[in-house]
Amino acid sequence: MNKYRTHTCGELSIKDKNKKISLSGWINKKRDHGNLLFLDLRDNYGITQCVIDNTHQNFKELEKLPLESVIKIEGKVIERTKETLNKELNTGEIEISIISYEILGNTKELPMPVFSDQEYSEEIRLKYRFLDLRRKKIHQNIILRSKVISFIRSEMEKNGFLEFQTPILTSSSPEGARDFLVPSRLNPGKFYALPQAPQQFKQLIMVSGFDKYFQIAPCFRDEDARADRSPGEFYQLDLEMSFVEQEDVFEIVEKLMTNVFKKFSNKKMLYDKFPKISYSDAMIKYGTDKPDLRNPIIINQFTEVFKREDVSFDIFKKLVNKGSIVRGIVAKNTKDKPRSFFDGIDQWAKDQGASGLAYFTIEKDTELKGKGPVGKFFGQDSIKEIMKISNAEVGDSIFLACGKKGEVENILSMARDKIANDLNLINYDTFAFCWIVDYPMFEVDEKTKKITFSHNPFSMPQGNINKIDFSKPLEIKAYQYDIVCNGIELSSGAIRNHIPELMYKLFSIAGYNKKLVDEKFSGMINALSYGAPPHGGIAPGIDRIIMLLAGEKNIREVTMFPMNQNAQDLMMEAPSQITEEQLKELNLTFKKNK
RNA sequence: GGGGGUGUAGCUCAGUUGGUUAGAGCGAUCGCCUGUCACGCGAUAGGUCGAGGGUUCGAGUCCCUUCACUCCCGCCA
Repeated sequence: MNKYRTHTCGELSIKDKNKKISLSGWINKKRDHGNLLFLDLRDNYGITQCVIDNTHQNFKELEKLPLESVIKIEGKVIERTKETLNKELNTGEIEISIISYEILGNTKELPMPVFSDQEYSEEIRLKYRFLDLRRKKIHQNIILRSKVISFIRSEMEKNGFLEFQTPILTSSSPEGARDFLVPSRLNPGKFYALPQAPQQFKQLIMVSGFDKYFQIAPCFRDEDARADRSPGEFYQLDLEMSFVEQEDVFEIVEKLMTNVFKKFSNKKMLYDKFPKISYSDAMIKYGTDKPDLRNPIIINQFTEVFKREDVSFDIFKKLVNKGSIVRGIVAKNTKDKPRSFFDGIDQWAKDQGASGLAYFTIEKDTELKGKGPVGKFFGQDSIKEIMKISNAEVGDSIFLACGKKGEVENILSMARDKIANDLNLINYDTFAFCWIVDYPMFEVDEKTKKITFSHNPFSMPQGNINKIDFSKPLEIKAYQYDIVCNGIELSSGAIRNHIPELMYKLFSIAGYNKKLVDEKFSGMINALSYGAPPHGGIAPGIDRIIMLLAGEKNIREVTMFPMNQNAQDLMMEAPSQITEEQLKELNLTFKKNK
């Protein structure tokens, strides 16, 4: 028999009545009646109430034990009387009459309570993460994470994928995010990089003939954190398949996502079949390539309206003459909203750094007219035109943004969320997945005005390879795709370019000559020259999937040992200083700051 | 790198227009209490009001600087 326990704290029931048992766990809570003490013992599996009274020789000692002490209890399972049942606990029909106890682990005074639904500062939670993780909600989140990953593994294996590990110490690559670098002791002056993703390796696995690969892969990117972005490291379900087209990848991943979300959440899936939206459509209709499709609002194009004679809104007209565009969204049935609602949204837009949102409400007495600050600038026919474009009706309001394409897309994509939220249009009990497809191969860097890869340099351009017009690189689309759920980008992937000549050509457009490509992507380009299969894949973000399933807004709530915003581990005190000796071994010296 | 928010007891927070000795709940310590499950009751201890400087007769409160945590932009798929 196990020395510490015969049962866990979550499993005893009325069936075990009168059994002599032992439990081990933490003292979750005590209720001390002076001559009668209730003690809730907690472990990973649940809570069991234990009871002792002053006729017992150990009563005084147990009364004094601080919460979160680890103890072993030996006792007898007693059926609770009808009045004293606790329906909230699985073990609420019974309690343990304590016969003896043993202290297994003492505790100092707690820096934060474990038994409490209060929220604590991140600083204290991260420093004492082992205490924080004992708390119910986050404990359950981490268990959920384990179960989801385990389920994904078995689904992938069922689908014939093989799991492989890829190197953690690899080479730095010029594309993408900033690398974490590791100095090489044996190669002075040279550095490894931690992989931003196993991108090249998974393609090499395909070239090596393994056909279907997956991995729950750690990815390292030295970029600043966000609520949904860990600083430093995160996990992807990295997968790659040979001899496939885009649709084959979609089929596998769509099925997987559906199975995962149906199994681990009660929320409804808005679509059985994920809609496919082209990148350019997404930018026009939603102003972003990660639209929240739970939100019914769609952006409309109104630029032409501002060229009409019966529109006298001069500020916008002048801007349109100079090449600005006008787009807008409809807020349904808002004619009775107070002025503060509209001004609030305009002010909100200004707070976001936009020049504001013009708005008016469509009214009708004898004829159509616009009510609100800019309403008077629109003649009846122009309002009809606006209603035709946007399907707006009398009683609806129009919010308009004017400016450069990027600015307008940006503010309206945010306004879509803001207004839908204010008007309560979003059903939070649903998951709305979609595919964003047909990404452009290249884009122009706003700052440098140079042409760069818009996504992943290894993607396959669309169309007949022999007929691609390389003189118009911005028109080349790629077999590149993202999965978006509820406005969160879950993953991106692509059919890869497995043809070296084409790769050189595309890289040359982005300013890499052949020599540079050979140098920076030697592993890849070399491998593609020895019989590479057509292949493609994708890499859904594990952390974000868990966030959606757990309904958490912050990635730290689904990460066991996260770092803070400054990429520090407050518990382990990483990063830390190293010794002169270590530096010397690595052939490194510090540059003194002034 | 830039912008916003927060910082008061071990924890969560209140603290009015600048005005006497900075409060509450939880936790801790001590006492009372035999059916609680956020048990109840009483008492005690516990404070560099993040730090530094300034204005003022007087600063938790106003100003400046700075630090920490956090959210956002940049960055990042």
